[in-house]
Amino acid sequence: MFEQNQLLEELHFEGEEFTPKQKKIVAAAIEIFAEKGYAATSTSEIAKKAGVAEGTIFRHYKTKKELLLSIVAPMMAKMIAPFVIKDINRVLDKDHDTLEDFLKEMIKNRAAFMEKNMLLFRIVVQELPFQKELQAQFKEHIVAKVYKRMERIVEHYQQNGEVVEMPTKTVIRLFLSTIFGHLMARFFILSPDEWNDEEEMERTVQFLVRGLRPW
Amino acid sequence: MFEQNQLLEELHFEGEEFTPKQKKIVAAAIEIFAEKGYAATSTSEIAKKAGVAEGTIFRHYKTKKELLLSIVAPMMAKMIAPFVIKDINRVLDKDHDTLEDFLKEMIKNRAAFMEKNMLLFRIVVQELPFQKELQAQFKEHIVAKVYKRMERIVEHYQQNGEVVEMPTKTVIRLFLSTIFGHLMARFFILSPDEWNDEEEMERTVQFLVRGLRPW
Amino acid sequence: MFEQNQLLEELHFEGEEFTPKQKKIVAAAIEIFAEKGYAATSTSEIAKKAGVAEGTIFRHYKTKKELLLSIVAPMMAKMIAPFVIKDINRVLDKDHDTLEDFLKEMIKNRAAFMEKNMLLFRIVVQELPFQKELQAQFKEHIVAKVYKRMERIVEHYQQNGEVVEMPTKTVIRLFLSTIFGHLMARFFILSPDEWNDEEEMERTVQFLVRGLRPW
Amino acid sequence: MFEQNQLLEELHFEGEEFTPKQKKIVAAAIEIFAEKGYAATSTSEIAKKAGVAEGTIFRHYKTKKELLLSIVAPMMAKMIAPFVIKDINRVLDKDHDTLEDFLKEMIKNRAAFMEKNMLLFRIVVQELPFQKELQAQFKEHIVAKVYKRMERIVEHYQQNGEVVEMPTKTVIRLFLSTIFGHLMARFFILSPDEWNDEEEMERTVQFLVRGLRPW
DNA sequence: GATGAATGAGCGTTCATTCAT
DNA sequence: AATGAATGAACGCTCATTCAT
Repeated sequence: MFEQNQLLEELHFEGEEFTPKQKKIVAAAIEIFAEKGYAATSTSEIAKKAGVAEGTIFRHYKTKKELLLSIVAPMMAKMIAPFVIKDINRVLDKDHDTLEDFLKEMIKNRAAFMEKNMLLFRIVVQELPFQKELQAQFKEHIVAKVYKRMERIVEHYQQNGEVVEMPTKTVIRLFLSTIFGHLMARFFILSPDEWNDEEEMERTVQFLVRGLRPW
Repeated sequence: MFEQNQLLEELHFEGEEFTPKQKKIVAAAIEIFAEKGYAATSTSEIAKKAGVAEGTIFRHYKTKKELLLSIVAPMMAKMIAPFVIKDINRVLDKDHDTLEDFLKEMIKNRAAFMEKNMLLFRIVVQELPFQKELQAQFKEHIVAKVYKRMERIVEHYQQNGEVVEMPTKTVIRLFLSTIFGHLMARFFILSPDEWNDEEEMERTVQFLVRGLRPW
Repeated sequence: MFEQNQLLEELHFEGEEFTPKQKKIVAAAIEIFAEKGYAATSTSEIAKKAGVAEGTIFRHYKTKKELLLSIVAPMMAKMIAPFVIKDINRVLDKDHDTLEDFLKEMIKNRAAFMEKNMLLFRIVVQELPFQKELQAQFKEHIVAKVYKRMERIVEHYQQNGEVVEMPTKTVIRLFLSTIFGHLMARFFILSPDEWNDEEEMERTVQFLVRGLRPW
Repeated sequence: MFEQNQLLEELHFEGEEFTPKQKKIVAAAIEIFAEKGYAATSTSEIAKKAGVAEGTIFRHYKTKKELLLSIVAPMMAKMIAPFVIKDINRVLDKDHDTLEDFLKEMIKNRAAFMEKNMLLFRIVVQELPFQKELQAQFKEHIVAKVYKRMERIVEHYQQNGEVVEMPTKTVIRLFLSTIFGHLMARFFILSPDEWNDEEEMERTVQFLVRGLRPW
């Protein structure tokens, strides 16, 4: 079974207490939701995989949807962690003088994150089109915050002379779709033998740097 | 209701005959599948929206999944039409001398396609992670064919001197993720007033051309 | 099993069509609701007794409560039929010159009704304290109408000199509680060998006539 | 919340000890049973309203039904208290020479009782049709005892010349249904502004006295 | 071709009850 | 005495599918 301890550490914070059974339920739910999707997953299947009685699920989560959200909501926060950590400005100004350094750091960081959270990431991406609540959360917390940070970063590199003068929104779009494509290819489309991580990262970064360089 | 006539013309070819009821069923199914996903859609809901009896659906499609596949399979073929139409080579060699022209044409073409087929496109993208049959079809028909064509195109522009020497697979990845991002932003993320089509296309194309230009 | 044909004739009117299975469902539901009460009756029990699949119940009635109401609502109308039939005035004025005649006729009539509808009557009485919808219906349709008719009747016999001058409401209360007690004793409390119908009716009527006679 | 102290004093006698939590459980159960009925009340609802853990209920009562019976059984005894108190004979012979006095005393007494125990009374009446155990208790303890006493009382007033010669059972029936109707009207049907207690009692008593007076 | 009644397995959820703490 | 996590049977209800008409 999925390495649940690590997972649970991620989800479990603040005042919440997780009983052992609850941990098993969450771990099982993550696996099955990722594989078959929320709607096609039955609570009895989760219970069986978790090795608990079906009623136990509903002692901890009022509904199946609450179980989904309890898994996905904190995940969404984590997905954008690097954009909201306050250090980012310092990092930005000091360590990553060049856009290239910044991009490399960002891709490495997000790849490391995905390696640890692939299943959760899948669930978020797969359910986003269907769950209105997720979309609301996503818009409010994710889009807003990420956009704000990205805006400052883009402006920084535009003043820097490394990024062409172009609407921030467009730069962010090109930036994110390239990185998203990079991560999808690595984690969901290509097999490891089709992927040399060092080289592909270098190419992705070069593509971005040159594509956005002032014309 | 979705302009079903147009839709059905798209799906209906060769020897198949569609009764009026069947057309209504397909049109209703497309709308609901797109909105709530295949698994969360009930056949009774489709029947009600289509204005037919529940049994009628199963007169035309043995199972609910067959209904899905009957909708999605021809769609997948259409998604890659421009890559398989035999003219493409001619087009490639003659009309679009430059990469820029080619990219513009491609984006315009795919955007026009999506405008007409947004719902169907949504269904394909949303169900691909869950439906093994779709994945098989996708890999066999789409990936293989598109990749083959794209390979030739990329090589053409590499020999041309417009695209950097780099593994074809990588070029295709950068290429597709940028175009995919462009289309998603336009059709699913941004509102019309956030999007100036001419300008954004120009920027997307410039980004690609410069990002892939020999170093 | 309960004589369902007769019952269904009672419940089935106007445009409604009852399938054979539906009739069986209603008949089974009446029996079990009467015996164990609505809340303690499971739909699976009804289905089993009716000899149908559980799903069949929900094809005809959206919810268990709708099944209850479909049984009970028309019953409530019937309970007060003699009070709303327009003939009552004629009957009152012509045939039953004396209070005694009127009371005898009324008791006989309601006893005959209960004989045919004991189970349905039980359900109404048992569920009235719990079902808000029933209470609303009861107040609106039953209480209001019965009270209006009874008022006229009471006034008639007061002008007649057979009933003491006393608030109508009070006369009705004494009148109804005596008749209700009569019917309960006969149908629900005493065994047939404890009950001589002719004699008991005579006594009930005499009690009422003398109790209400002008002081 | 219902004034539980008073209630508990009523229920708590002999060797039984009630912990504070137990008192809260009983008080909560009474309220909810009265409102929604035994079968439609869940133990978790009782626990929540009582502010205790679900398990606590089952520490004091082996089953939900035992909780019901622990509430209802002593209540049934109280309902007939005036009929079993040994003083009744003395009362009968000395204080209440006339039937009128006796009836007034009886009605006042039962009204006072109901004022204090309306919820409990509701539960008894509502559950009697469904709970076999209650019916057994009711028949054995209530009916039997009340009937025995009533018999003597009726005979007393028959010898007295105040009550007509008629089967005791019938007299008791007329007597009880009138009093029951009086109490129901006052406590469950009519609003206080529709009810003048002094006057209504006078009318009820007069009705009984005259209705039962020798013909 | 179309219907809609009928099915029974399975759904998400609640239930009364148990038991280790 | 009190807790509350855990149970698994049962609940009301929905599901995709069948079939006689």
